[in-house]
Amino acid sequence: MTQYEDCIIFLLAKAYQKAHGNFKQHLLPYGITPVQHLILEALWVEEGLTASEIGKRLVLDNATLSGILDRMSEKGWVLKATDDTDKRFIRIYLTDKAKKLKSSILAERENSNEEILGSLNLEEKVLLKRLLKDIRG
Amino acid sequence: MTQYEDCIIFLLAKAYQKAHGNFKQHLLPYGITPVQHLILEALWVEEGLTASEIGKRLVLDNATLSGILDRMSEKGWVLKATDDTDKRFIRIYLTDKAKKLKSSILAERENSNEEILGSLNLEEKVLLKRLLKDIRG
DNA sequence: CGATAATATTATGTATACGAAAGGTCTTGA
DNA sequence: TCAAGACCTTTCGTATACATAATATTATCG
Repeated sequence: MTQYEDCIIFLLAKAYQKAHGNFKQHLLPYGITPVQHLILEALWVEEGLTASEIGKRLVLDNATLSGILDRMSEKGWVLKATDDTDKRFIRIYLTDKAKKLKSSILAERENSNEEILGSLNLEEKVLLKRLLKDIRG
Repeated sequence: MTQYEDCIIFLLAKAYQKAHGNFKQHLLPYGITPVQHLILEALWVEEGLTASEIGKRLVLDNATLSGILDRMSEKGWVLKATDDTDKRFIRIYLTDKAKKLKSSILAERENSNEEILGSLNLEEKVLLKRLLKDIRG
């Protein structure tokens, strides 16, 4: 029992660290990171979003997204295309690769989620998710 | 209700993001970050720890700690001193500044924790902490 | 119509994180 | 005692994260 455990920031940081590390390993064979998976997730639902729109949905900074989208474009996950009617916008589209690997990547996420929450029963899982949502506000 | 919320990594990331941002603002006047505060916390309990020992207690990578301790040293929070009997070890000591500001910083942490967990009742707070510890394993 | 405001994106600087490699120091076993 | 291994720290490369500033484009108002 350490004194750090009174600090909710510490507990959240370490739980996130653990979960992130787990999912990262699951995604390693695909050459994609947990955050990059979230961008794919957003685009699987609504293709052609702009960086700003993705940022709003995922609560990610535009400056952060700029770099992430660059790397995803280089690795062949997404395509960037300037909007014809308003050149301020750059719309992001999925490549065939991203579409084909959707089910595999979602399966990995399921596995990872179950490993991370493996020590909790169903009630606890539901409760934890609700409490985390409450914190986020 | 978004689809990302099925993903525990997303929920943990966002809750951590929120908590970290809150505490960061509280610590801004002190010129210190949430992670740096944790290093101080470790040293308030046991001064003269090595980087590795701090890393074990806080679950931080040695490579990460190396840079953090450099910055804390530059800003006058800690002192580095090579161990006399075993030159492999570099022991970390607190400066007067770090000792004097202990109570203020801990008070800020209390305030921040309360703000972060403000929407939860006592039972929920205890429960959340337990669930997060369970996840961390 | 033109100056200004608003919006989208990118660049810069700082701060975590972590894997892998490199360098210094000590211990141990043959 | 000397070489091999173990241990501590740092460096490098990559990936988030975010504040701020700079740039480009469009909208709007007088």
